[in-house]
Amino acid sequence: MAQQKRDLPLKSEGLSEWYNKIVLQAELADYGPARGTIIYRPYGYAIWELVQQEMDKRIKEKGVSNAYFPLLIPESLLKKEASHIEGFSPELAVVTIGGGEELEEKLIVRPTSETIMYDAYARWIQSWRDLPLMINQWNNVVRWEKRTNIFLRGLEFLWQEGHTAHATHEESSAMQRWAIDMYASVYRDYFALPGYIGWKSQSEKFAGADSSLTYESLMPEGKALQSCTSHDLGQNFSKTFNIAFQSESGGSEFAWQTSWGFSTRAIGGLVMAHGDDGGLVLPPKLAPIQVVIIPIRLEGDKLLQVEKIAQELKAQGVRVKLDTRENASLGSKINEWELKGVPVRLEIGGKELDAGAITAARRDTSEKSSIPLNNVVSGVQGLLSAMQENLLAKADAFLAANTFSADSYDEFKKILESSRGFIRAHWCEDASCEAAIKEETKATTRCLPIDAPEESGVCVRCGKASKHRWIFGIAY
RNA sequence: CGGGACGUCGUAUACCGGUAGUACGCCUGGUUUGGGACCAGGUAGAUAGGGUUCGAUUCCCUACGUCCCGACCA
Repeated sequence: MAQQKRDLPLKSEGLSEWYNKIVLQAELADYGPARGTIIYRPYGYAIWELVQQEMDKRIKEKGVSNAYFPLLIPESLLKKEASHIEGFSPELAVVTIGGGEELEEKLIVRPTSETIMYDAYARWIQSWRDLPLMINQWNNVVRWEKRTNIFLRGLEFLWQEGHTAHATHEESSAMQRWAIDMYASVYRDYFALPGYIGWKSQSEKFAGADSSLTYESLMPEGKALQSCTSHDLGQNFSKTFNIAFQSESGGSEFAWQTSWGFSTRAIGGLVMAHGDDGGLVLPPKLAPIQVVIIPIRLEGDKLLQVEKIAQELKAQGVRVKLDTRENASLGSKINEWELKGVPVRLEIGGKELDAGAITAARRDTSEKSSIPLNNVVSGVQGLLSAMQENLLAKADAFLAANTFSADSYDEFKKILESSRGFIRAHWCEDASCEAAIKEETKATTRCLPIDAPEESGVCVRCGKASKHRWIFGIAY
C-alpha cells in the first residue's frame, strides 16, 4: 500500500530519472516557462543562501568587497579580448532591440563579467597604491546552452564571480590558489563532497586565462562534476583593457589578474551525491531545516513543552521546524520530511515525555536513538555533526573506490566501460592526443592534481614521455 | 544544433474519431494521529496554433516544452 503512493523512482535504478523528479518533488526548483530556465523555489534557494552566507564571509575576510556590475555588456567591450570572445560567442544571448527600436550597438547579456568589470578597473586603477583591487559579485549569468539539465546546466544560473587585480604575478597567482582552496574547503566541509584540486589542460582552461584551477568531484554513476574554477588571467585582460598602473619606481605596468566563480550547479551535485531511494539527504550544514520536531498526540501543556524544546534549539542556532499540522498523519509527515532530506527528526509523544527522553532519527542512516530531555541541544548537535561527518566519510570512500589508475589504453577503456569514475593516467599533454582520447572514449582530462608527484611514464595513448598522471573522466 | 521519445486535472495514469475516467493531492465538515488515516460532499485537465472531418483530446502539420543519445559548456 505504501508503495502505491510512491511516485519517486528509485535512485538505485536510474540516477537521472530520480534526479529530475526529486528536484521537483522536494520543491528545490521548478521549470520556468522558457527552455532551460529554472525557478529556485524557497527550499532550494535557502540552500543557496546558506552557501552564500559561508562563502561571502570568507570572501570578505580575504579583503574582497562586494559590488554589482551591469547585466548588459556592449558587444564591442566583449569583443576586445580575442580568445575570450572566441570561447563564449557560441553561447551568447544578444539584445538587438530596445524600446521597440533596433539598437545601434548590440548588447550582450553577460555570460561572465570580466569585460564589463575590467573596463571600469582600467579607470579605477592608476597607481600601485590602488592595488590590489578585489571585487566580488553575487549575480546571474546567461549562457545559451544547447542541452539543459536542471541545476546542472541551464540558460541562466546564479553564482559569485570574484575579480582581482594585483601588482605582481606572485600575488595574483597566490590569489588564484586561495580561491580554489576556499572553494574546496566549502565543498568538503559544507557540501560533504570531496574532489580533486588541479590544473585544467590548455584546451579545457577558461577562455582568456593563462591557467585555470578546478575542483572536480565525482557523482554516482561515475561522472565528473566541475562546479567552480579559479583563473590566472595573467596580463591578458589588463593589456587589452589597458589596466595600467604606475609602479613604486615610476614605470608603467599592467596589472596581474584573477577571476573565480562558484555556481548553483553545486546544488545539483549535492542532490545527486547524497540522496537515496527515499529522497534528498542534506548535509546538516546546508540543510535549511536541520531538525524537524513532530509532536505526537500532544496538547496543552505537553505541546508547550515541545515548543520550549524547539525554542531552546533555535536559541543555539539550530534550524528547527515544528510540524504541528493536525491534518497530516505521523507517517505522512515522516515521509515528507525524509523526502526533503531533513537531517534529524525528533518524535515527541506521551511515551517520550513520560520516559524523559525523546526519539531522534537520523536521515542518513535511519538510525533511531534516544535523547534525554535535559540534554536535547547537545544531543541534537551531536547527531548533526555525526551526520555531516558520515556523509563526507561515505563520499570520501566513494571517491577513493572510484579513482583508478590505468597504464595502458586498453585498461583505460575497460575502466570507462565498466565502472567509469576518475582515471589517473599518463598523458603527453599534446592537445591532439587529448582530443583523440575524447573522441575515442568520451573521457576528457579533468585536471592535473595540484599535488601530483612527478612520475616518469608514457602517455597512455601515444606512448610519448610523460611526467605526470592526469585525471580523466566523463564530464556532466 | 542534429537523431529519437514524449506532452491528458497539481502529480501519476486510463480510455476513446462522438458524455474524458481512476488514484493521490487540494477544499469543506466530521472522526482521527506511534511509519504515507477514514467517512461524506466538493475542486480541478487534453501545451498552443493550423489542417482533415458532420464531429478531433484522439489523425496530420507547425510552434513550444520535457526527457534520452550526440556536438557545446559552470
